[in-house]
Amino acid sequence: MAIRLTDVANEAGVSLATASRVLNGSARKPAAEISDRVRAAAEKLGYFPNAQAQALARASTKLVGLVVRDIADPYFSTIARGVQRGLGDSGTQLLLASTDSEPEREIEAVRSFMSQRTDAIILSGSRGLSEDAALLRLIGSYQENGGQVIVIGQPLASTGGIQIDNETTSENLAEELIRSGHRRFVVLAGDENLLTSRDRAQGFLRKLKRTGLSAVGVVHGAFSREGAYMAMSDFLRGRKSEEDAQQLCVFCVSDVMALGAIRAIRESGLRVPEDIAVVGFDDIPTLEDVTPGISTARLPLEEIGRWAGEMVLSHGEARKTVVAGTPVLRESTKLHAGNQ
Amino acid sequence: MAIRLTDVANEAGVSLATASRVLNGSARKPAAEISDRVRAAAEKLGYFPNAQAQALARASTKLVGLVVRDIADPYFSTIARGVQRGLGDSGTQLLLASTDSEPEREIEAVRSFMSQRTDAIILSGSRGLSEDAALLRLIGSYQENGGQVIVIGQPLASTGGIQIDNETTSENLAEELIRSGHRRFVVLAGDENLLTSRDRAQGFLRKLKRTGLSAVGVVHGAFSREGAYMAMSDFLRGRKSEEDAQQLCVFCVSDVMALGAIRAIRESGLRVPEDIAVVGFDDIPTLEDVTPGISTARLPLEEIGRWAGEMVLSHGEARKTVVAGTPVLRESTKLHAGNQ
DNA sequence: CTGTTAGCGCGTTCAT
DNA sequence: ATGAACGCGCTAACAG
Repeated sequence: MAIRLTDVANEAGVSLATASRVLNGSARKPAAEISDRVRAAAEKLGYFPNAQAQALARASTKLVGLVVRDIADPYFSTIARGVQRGLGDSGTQLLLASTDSEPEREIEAVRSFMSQRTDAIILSGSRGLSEDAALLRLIGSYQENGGQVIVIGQPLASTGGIQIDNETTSENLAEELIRSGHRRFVVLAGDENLLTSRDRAQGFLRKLKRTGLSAVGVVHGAFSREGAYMAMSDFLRGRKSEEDAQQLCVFCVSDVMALGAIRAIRESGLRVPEDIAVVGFDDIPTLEDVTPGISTARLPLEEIGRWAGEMVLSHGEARKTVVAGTPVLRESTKLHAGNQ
Repeated sequence: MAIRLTDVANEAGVSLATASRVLNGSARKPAAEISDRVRAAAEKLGYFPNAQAQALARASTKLVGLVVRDIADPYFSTIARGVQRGLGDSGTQLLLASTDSEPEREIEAVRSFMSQRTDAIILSGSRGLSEDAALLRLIGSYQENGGQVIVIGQPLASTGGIQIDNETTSENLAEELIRSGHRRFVVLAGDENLLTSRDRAQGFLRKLKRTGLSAVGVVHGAFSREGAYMAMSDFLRGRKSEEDAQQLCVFCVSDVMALGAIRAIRESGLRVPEDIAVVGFDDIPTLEDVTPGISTARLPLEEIGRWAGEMVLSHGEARKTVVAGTPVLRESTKLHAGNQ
């Protein structure tokens, strides 16, 4: 149906091979006059190389697979943008898959990318505590066949990637908060089976302990806005209504969770930060538009994505990188006058 | 390098054809005993069908291309999620391209999708006033070769899609605002070369005129957060500082722009809505976390994406659909006591 | 420098 | 019901 290279060759009165050489990058270029004729024919006929056929013949697809939990989550969409920027105009196309936090869907995505023979697979969702053996095996065989695996967040056996030092970052964040005067902390720890959740909560709690403090409460739940909303609501309901002359500071292991927590706090008639202070983690772009400004640990999300994209392009030379977040205190953790 | 179907066939002691029949959907199934043996061999060897080879042999890729302006923009990421939901577990993979609002990059994206022989292309960025002839020609030839084109927003010559009735929606929004007591409007009209921008602004202005009102100002700029920020800043600077006993209401042709405008307003020391009211358009999820709640015209963004995905699956039977937005007034347009 | 030809991995008629 | 053989569109050796 579509125009084939053969058609172009015929139209230009040259052989298939010659047409191939001029239209797609080859070592030495054919004669200028011939080249022009071929290009003209291609243009006239509206020729488009069949990427599938090229991939089959070249054994390389110029395809990269990105798996996220939810593309509508600012954390992931920002990373996705970074990846695209990193890929730049290399001609590499991005295949996107979302898992909705279901491990089976992540496996399915990887499986699908393997079928597509993507040159690389970027895993941006958090790794679980007990990593699925099936996933590991899959990734292993992908790598054996020359596939590149880049993991964002935690290091995964024998893969390159951008590691985020969640623990240290959380410790630093806790330190800043304590320095600013906070003493009574609650931790919305998210899903305890996700490394990201766990590391962030642990780092924070460790710092508290080392400072001689201990959390007023640690609440687990889903690693999402809704999860935090519910966890926070439950926590507030369970509180004795009289207590607290002193301001509470709620550390949420992600900004998205902080947003959910804030909603719960407000619905219960309390104010942020006057009644309860809130801190998040990530510094997603959304925070720019939220009032009060939410304190957080800033991660260069777009850059992280960009680095991942660049790693893909630098084929093989993919190194591991470690990034830490920077505490950024804004209004949401301002100490209320009269408190503390 | 990777395991081929041939390898599986050998391992199972059957022919290539038989292996193909059992592993990939064929009309009649081979004997059960044979099938099991083949499946076992495939499992043992870790076989993955080569999607490229399949595509070449079948002349169908199970690939869909989605082009957005910016995947980190909540408007687009929400639609993207919808598309993925719409595609469901059909096995269709999503190819993502971002244009950064540059028409040439949109063409490049379409060109690339055509090379990939995607079964369909979904265009979600706004169409321009004078549509690029090159794009139209490209799309035409894509369709001739059996490609499906789905446009979200405006109808585009001979393509299916989800049309958004921006004009009527804006009229209704204006009506609600007027009914609620607003009289003095400013329109941040965005890019006058984008149909979305233009239609929304025009619909709004038309309603004003019909009601005997006229806009205090119409300011153009980029159809983005930054564009709105700058436009609003300029407008505020240009105002005579004494005027305005009466509250102003700024209509932004998108929520993202509304967010930029609000920032500009606040930076100039004014409050929303006490000093200036603000309305947006789209009802992006971000609004849930913004204070004060921003009035807007609600569009079922995720559904729109989902419909697009479903249209792709229903091959050919793709119809045109028209959706209108629903005005939702929240705090950002609350009339300030003493005003009006 | 150009043309011929043999695969790339798989789906699918066509015989058997 | 199963197997042999051809073709999908293109690249890359090899010949000329």
